[in-house]
Amino acid sequence: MTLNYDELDLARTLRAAGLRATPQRVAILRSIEHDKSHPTAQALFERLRAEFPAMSFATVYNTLAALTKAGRVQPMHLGTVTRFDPNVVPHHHAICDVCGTVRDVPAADEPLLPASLAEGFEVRRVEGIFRGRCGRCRKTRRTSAR
Amino acid sequence: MTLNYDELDLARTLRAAGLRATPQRVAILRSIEHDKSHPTAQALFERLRAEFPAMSFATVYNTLAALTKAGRVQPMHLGTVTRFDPNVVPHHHAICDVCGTVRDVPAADEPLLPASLAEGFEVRRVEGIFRGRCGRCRKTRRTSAR
DNA sequence: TTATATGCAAAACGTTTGCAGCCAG
DNA sequence: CTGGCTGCAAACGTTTTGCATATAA
Repeated sequence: MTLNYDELDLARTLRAAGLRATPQRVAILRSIEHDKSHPTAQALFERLRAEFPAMSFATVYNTLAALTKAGRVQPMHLGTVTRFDPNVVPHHHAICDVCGTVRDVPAADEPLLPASLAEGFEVRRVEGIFRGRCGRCRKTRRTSAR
Repeated sequence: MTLNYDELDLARTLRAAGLRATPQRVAILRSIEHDKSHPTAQALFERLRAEFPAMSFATVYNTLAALTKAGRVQPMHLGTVTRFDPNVVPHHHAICDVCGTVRDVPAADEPLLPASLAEGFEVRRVEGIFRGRCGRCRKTRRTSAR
């Protein structure tokens, strides 16, 4: 296995997470690292087919599970599918009802907590989901879909 | 089909929603109507087996889809499964990492919107998801699970 | 050298669909 | 009477699993 500079970096990241730097894992991490589209395992698999025609679903799923456990990626269950978010800093999501795109929304400083929560519940993570129409889809006629 | 007073009420509700008041639907609506546990289709199905040994999954799913379209129930995708919430008033959810219970959190007057959203996104629905530990589980040793 | 990861295939899981017959309206 | 609904079973899409083989460290 031959790695270029970037790949050596990715390999280092993987090993730092206690994972073996296999070519498949390096490719998966490289593919999702800066991807703001919240891809599904399927999407990643298809994207990597060209490079690794023999790669199996299982490897993609295993790797994403490993990266999740290592805290390098955050799974989000949206509808029936699991999407993966390389942004592990707490934040919210804006989801377009029309085109389905998911965009990150930085968490403000305010904790986004309604006073009504209370009652002994210890909050560890807060996620806001904002559903509506993105700017692009607002310019079209369509009102909702998918 | 013979209906008692409560069931006549449920039947009326169903017809008002443009749905036929079949015994199965009356039972499903009655079962979920005041259920704060956010049951899955599975859970409802099992709960109704006793009363309708012949009832099929399809009927439960069809009915829940119909009730959703009629605005009597709100589906929520949590983890990989779909739960159904009879509370259709906008509100948030507190989910216990340990026992998995989902409790409704009334939406405060404040819109729960971070300033950072903007950028042309038209927000139609906001849902806050608060993950942590419920009061009951905080009293036990366990820290997380499921 | 060896524990870990891989590819493959099959199974599991929740959900959806097609269809013949049934029954609420 | 008739269209919407039912039960059944099979199909679906996504994810998980078991196992023999390969490979990173």
